[in-house]
Amino acid sequence: MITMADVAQRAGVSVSTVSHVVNGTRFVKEATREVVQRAIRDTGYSHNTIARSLATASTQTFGLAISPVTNTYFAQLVAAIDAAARPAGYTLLIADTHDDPDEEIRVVRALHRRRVDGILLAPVTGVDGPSLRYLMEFGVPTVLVDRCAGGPIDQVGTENRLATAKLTQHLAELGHTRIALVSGRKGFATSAEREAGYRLGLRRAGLPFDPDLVVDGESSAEAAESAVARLLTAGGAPTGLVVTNDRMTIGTMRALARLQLQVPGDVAVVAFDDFEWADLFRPRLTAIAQPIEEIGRRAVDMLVSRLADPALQPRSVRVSPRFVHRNSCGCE
Amino acid sequence: MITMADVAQRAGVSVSTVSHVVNGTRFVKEATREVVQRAIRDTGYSHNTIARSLATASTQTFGLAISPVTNTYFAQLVAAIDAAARPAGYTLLIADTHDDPDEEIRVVRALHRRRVDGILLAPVTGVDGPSLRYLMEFGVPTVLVDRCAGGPIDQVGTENRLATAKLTQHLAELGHTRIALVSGRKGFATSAEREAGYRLGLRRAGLPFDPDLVVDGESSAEAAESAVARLLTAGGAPTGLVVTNDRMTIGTMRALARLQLQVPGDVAVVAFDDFEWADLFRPRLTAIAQPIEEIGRRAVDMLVSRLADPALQPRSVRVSPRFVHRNSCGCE
DNA sequence: TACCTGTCTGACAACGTTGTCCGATCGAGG
DNA sequence: CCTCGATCGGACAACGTTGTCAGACAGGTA
Repeated sequence: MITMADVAQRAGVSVSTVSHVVNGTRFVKEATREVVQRAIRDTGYSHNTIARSLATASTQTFGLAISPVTNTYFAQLVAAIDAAARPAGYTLLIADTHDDPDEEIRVVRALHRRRVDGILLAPVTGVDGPSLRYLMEFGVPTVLVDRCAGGPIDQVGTENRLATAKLTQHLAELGHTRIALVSGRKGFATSAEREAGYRLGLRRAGLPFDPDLVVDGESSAEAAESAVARLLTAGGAPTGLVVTNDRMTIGTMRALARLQLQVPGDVAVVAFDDFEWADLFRPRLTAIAQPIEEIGRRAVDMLVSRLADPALQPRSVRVSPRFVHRNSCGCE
Repeated sequence: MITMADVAQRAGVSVSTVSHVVNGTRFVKEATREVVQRAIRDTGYSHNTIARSLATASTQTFGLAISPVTNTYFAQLVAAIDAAARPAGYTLLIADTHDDPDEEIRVVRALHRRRVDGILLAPVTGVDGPSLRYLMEFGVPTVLVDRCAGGPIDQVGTENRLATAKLTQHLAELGHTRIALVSGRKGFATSAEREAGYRLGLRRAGLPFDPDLVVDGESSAEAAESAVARLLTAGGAPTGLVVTNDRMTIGTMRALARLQLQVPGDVAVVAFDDFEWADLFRPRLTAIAQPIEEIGRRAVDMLVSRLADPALQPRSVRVSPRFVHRNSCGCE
C-alpha cells in the first residue's frame, strides 16, 4: 500500500508537506503543491483514514443505532439522517439494535469501540436502561431520535400525543363511538405517548375509555394481525381502528382481509405513519405522516452542535407531523 | 480516554500483557489474567479499534456499496448481508450509491480510504466502468451482488433469464397473446437478463416479439407509472404485463388504479420481486421471489474465502429464485 | 553448583498519519 | 554588508495498539 512517505519521496519533499497539501492545513507554495499533487496521482495514493483518525482522535463518523429492518419508517429515517450527515462531513455507521435491549447495549459498545464521534440512537429502553447509562457515563455525545426517553439528553421526535388524538377525534366526528386502539410495544416512549393521545381524543370527543378496546400490537405486523383478528371476532367489536405504526397497519390489513371485512364499510381505519404504498391500498389510507427529513436534519444538527459545544444544555425538540386525509376513515 | 497503559499500570503489568488478555493471543497465568480483567472493569476501559486497525492493517469491516433507498429489495439484501457478515466477525459500512455512476466511484473511493477489508458492490456500471476498474487496479477484494457485470470478478446474483421466461410463459399459457414487458434501467445487468428472459418466454410460447410492447420503466416507480399509463391508453394495448422489479410494480399498480383498470380482468400482472405487502394487494401478486438470504450468505462467504486465499479463481454464482403463484395472473 | 527446560511477562519497534517546533532561504531596509 | 521579517519546508514526537524478541524465574536433573 502506498503511503505518504512514498508520495513524499517521489515528490522530493517531506511527509509533512504532503500531509499539508492533502489537508490544506497550511500554505504550500504553488510549485511544490503541484509537484505533490502529481506525485499523488502518479502513485495512486489513497489517504489512510485509520491513521488519520488515530492521530486526530476523530473519525468523522456518527454511529446510528436503530432497527431499520423491523421498521420501514426507521429505514426512511436512516436515509434522512444519512442525507443530513453527509454534507456536514460525517459518515454513518449503521448498527441494527433489532429493537432488543441486549443487542442495543452491544451495538452501543461496538460503536464506542470504533470511536464514532457521536451516536444517534432510537432507544429500546429508557433513560435508566443500560445503553443510555453507558453513553452518559462515558460522555459519548448522543442524540435520541424518534423515541424520546426523557432525561438530560438531546432528543428529537414527533409530537405523538396530539397527532393520535386528532386521529381518534376524526373517527369520533364521523360518528364512531366504539373506537379501538392498536397499541405499540410496551416500553417504547412512542407507544405511551400515542396511547395518551388516544385517550385525549376520546375525552375530547366525550367518549368513554374502554380498556377492552385497547389491544397490544407489540409494534409488529404479526402481533397486530392476531390481536386485531381477536378483537374483531369478539363481542362488541369496534367500528373504528386507530393503528399506531406502519408495521401494525400491515398486520391489521391482513387480519381484515382474512376476516373479509370491508374498509371503511365494516370498519374504518386510521393510522400512524404514512408509507409509500399507503395510497395503493383500497381504500387509500388516512394517516399521520411523520416529517422524516426534518427529524433527520434536526438530529444531525443537534449532534454537530453538541460536538462544537459539549457544555450546551440538553435540548428536546418535537416536530409536528402532517395529517394525510384519504378514504380509509370513511370520508369520500 | 482510558488506554491500555492505564489498565496496565492499575493492574501492575505491561501493556503487552493487557493486550494479550484482551485478545487471548497468548497464554496468561490465571491470576494475572484476573487482575487485568478486574482492572479493565474498574477503569471502564473500552478497546480502541482504530489503533488496533492501524497495527494489524485490518479493520474487520466490509464496505457495502448499494442503493437501498431506491430499491426495497436492496434494503432487504442489506439486512441479509449484515446478518451473514456479523457471525463471520465483520461489521458492514453501508454506502449509498444512489444508483449513480459518479456517486458510485465516490463511495468506492471513500470505502477504500477507510480501509475496509473488502467490498460488496451492486454496480451501476459494467466491468469497464470506473468503479470496477479502480477496485481491480488497487486489488481491493470485491464481490459483486445482484448485478453480475461479468469479467474476472467474484459475483453472485439471481438467475434472471429463466425466471422471467417462466413469468412470460405463464401468461401465455393462460391465453394471453399480447404480453408487454416493463423493463428496467438500461445498463443494469439485471435489466438485460430479464429482457432476454422475456424474449425467451415469448419464443417458447410461439409468440412474436413486438418492440412496441417493451416499455422502459427505468427501474423506478415514477417512470414505470407513466410508461404503463402510456402503454395502456395507446392502441393495441396488451392484456398481460411482466414487470421486472418491485419499484416498477408499484408504479404499474398506480397507473392501473389511475386508469381504473381491474387486475386480472382488464390486465393480468406478474412481476419480479416478491415483497412484504405483495399479498395485500387485491388481487394478490404473482411474483418471482429472489432468495435474498442465500444471496447475502453466498456473497459474504465468497468475500471471506477470497480474503483467505487471494489467488482463488474468480467465481460467478447464480441462485435460483422461487415462483410464487397467487392471483394477479388470473389464476384461481 | 551448574545447567537446562519450561513458563510466564516485559520492552520496544512498528503501523501511517498530524501538528508543533525549528531551521533554511530570500528579499528588503538600514 | 548585516540584520530582520516573512515565507516555506523538514524533523520528530505523538496517537494506542500488536507482535516479536528476549529476559526472568522456578523447578528439575546431573
